[in-house]
Amino acid sequence: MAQKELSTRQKKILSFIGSFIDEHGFPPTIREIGEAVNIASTSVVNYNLNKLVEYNLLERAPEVSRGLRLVKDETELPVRYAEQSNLLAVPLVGKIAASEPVPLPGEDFGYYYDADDMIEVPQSMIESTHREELFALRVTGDSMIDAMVAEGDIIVLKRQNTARNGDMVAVWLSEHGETTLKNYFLEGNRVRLQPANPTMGPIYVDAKQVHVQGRVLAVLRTLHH
Amino acid sequence: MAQKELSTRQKKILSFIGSFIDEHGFPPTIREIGEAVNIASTSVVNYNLNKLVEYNLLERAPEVSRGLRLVKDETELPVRYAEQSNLLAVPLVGKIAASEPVPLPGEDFGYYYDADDMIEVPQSMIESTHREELFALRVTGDSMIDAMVAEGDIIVLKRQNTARNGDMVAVWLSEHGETTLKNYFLEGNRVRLQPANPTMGPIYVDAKQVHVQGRVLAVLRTLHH
DNA sequence: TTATAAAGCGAACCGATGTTCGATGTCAAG
DNA sequence: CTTGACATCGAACATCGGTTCGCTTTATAA
Repeated sequence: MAQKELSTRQKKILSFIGSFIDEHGFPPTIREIGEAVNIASTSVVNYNLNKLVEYNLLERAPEVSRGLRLVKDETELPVRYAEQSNLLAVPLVGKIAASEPVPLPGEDFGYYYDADDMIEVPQSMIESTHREELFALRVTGDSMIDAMVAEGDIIVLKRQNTARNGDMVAVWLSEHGETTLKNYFLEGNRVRLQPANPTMGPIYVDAKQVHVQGRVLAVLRTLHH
Repeated sequence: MAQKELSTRQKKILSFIGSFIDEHGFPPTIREIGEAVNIASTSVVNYNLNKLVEYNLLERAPEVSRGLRLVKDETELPVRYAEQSNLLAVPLVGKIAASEPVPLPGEDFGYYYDADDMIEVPQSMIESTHREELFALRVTGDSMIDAMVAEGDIIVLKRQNTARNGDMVAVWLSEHGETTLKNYFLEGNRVRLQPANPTMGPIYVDAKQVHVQGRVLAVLRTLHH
């Protein structure tokens, strides 16, 4: 059906229509095309436009001025498409520090936040999760070093109160009055909290005082001059 | 300037133009508008179109059929815009390990890569840099722990051979035959390489054997079940 | 009520624009 | 050379479609 033998003129016409629409917001007339592509007669433009319609590269509305429309090529721009696609806007609800409880998103969770308080995360980084359950925290202080998390890092969490073994979670240790980021392992009635840094040892805490605040999905660190 | 007193007709006109363009790919004529909005005279349509131009909601190309264009409203959708906007696709060109040199992007740098080898980064994370100079590496091994970088992390770099003091850079130490991530400080004719982890001390290396491969812009870590 | 401005109407004008058709040129097959 | 498909040209045609202008209607204030 769609032949590959486009003449130079037809290619020119096609690209001219595209850029004309970009520039003006509406398609060109037959005469405007002719002038741009150096075709003397309107009938020749008309002739070639009909060819392009045959090749399925163009649609025409008969008897209508500027009645042109480029057929969108589904097969084009596979990468570009990916580039433009999904960013998640995750609310940055506060800071996380060893000495304080984890701030959690308020009632208006999932609704509107100031743009300033949102951080953008590529959806590809977050395995499919409902965006409503996501929030982010900025790390303050160096106390999370054992979790391989530095001051200024942003961690993206999913709000949840339970954890599976091996999950990295933000927990509040009620007895210590302390927040920490660790890998979670339930062992009998106590919990082993294992730092991400393999050179450091775990701590063991009574399961009753481990309050999971959320599971860590990602850590983002940006460095500036 | 832009008044808020749009008449019912003007609102109808505006929305009709929008949906007409959506449907046809080109703007309607004055008469088509009149028919759709129930205006008897073309002059009235013309009159209202000019009003809309005054209010800065529309642009017209004089003497041109279908010479209409909706003014894009910058103030709308502040958040949505952010959600949809710019993702950078950065080529993931290889792995970084302490024991090997840094792989650098090949000749076709900036051109085409497989989607599989690209990672997506929100433009907002990368202070404005030319995308052509960016590349990414996956960290293997635990040897970068002193840089607060864990196995599996992805680091985004800007290709450059020099560094400013304080920059976190990927360097190749020719004498040691070793790659490392450190903060760079030139002190006389030697370089102090300071680990990101504040509990660890610096190393000092002859400036001549410090080969900067790139500056670290971001570190991304995703955790999975 | 009257004056004034804004909004609407209808018709005429004329350039803009898609369509049609006969004539010409080109090129490869027969 | 002849033939026929293909591309081009030029011109004529009939609408399409933006513009203009005089007039009427509606709304608001004096």
